Amino acid sequence: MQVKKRRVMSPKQAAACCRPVDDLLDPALFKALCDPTRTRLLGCLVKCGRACSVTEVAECCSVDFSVVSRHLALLARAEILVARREGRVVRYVVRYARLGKLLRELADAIEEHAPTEEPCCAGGRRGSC
Amino acid sequence: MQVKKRRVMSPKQAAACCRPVDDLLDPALFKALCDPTRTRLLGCLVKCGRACSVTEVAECCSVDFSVVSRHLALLARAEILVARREGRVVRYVVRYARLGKLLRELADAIEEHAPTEEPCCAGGRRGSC
DNA sequence: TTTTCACTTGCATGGGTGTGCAAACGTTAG
DNA sequence: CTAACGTTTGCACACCCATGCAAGTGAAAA
Repeated sequence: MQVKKRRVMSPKQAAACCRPVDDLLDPALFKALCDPTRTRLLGCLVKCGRACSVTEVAECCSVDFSVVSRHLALLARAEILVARREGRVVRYVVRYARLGKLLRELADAIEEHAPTEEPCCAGGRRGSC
Repeated sequence: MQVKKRRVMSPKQAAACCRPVDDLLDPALFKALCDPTRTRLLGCLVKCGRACSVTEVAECCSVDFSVVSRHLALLARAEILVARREGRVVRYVVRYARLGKLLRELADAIEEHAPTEEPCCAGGRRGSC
């Protein structure tokens, strides 16, 4: 059985390689998800499974309309939601595929670097471990 | 072929059900990941694949030692890293399995709610859509 | 056109937090 | 013991941002 090669390196060396992890570990995405009000609104939208107006979503939370509007706009800017105008109503929908893909790819990328041996320093040279 | 039943509901109704999504959509986790410096440090640790001292990790970034120390402690508190003392050196390791599991479960939970038909309102009653 | 409705934006406020410096802490070496 | 090392913590500063209110925008109804 072919075992994947894995270089043992310092954090500084690691910083300069393996782009995929860095690209997926995007602080901008997490910044959009780090606020409790925002995750609550997003949770409602996710579970709702359809396009919802700002007014509808605002019923989930005890904050001001304007706050909900701002949060939804921010989530849309982060490409987590999409906004669609229908007359004077704006409906937001979750980008299920995109969000799922991003999170899954990140999970994969992280686990890909997990050490195979339990003791993380097995077989390493003194200098690098 | 058996198709999974999916309720069509308002965001407010959605807020009161489907716990798994809410539990996984935890703002505390994302709060730990929303800072650029922190994601950079985490990225280095992830790619490094072994336990690293604070000093080592600090070489990845142009910020002060104390800042790195604080960031790593915060990531450990968020259960993204684990700290281990070795003499006067403190080494941090990524909790690969936990992090991967969390992200993958979240991805699953989100995609589970994605509407199956492309138009999200197909077949819905007027009041709920 | 005027009014109403759904939403967005400007403004001010308060709280949280990332940062650097310096001091303190705990551990090991001399 | 003292000294050196690696790390943490206290403090001060600056900046960002979530919030609420009020005013503004744009579209549909009257």
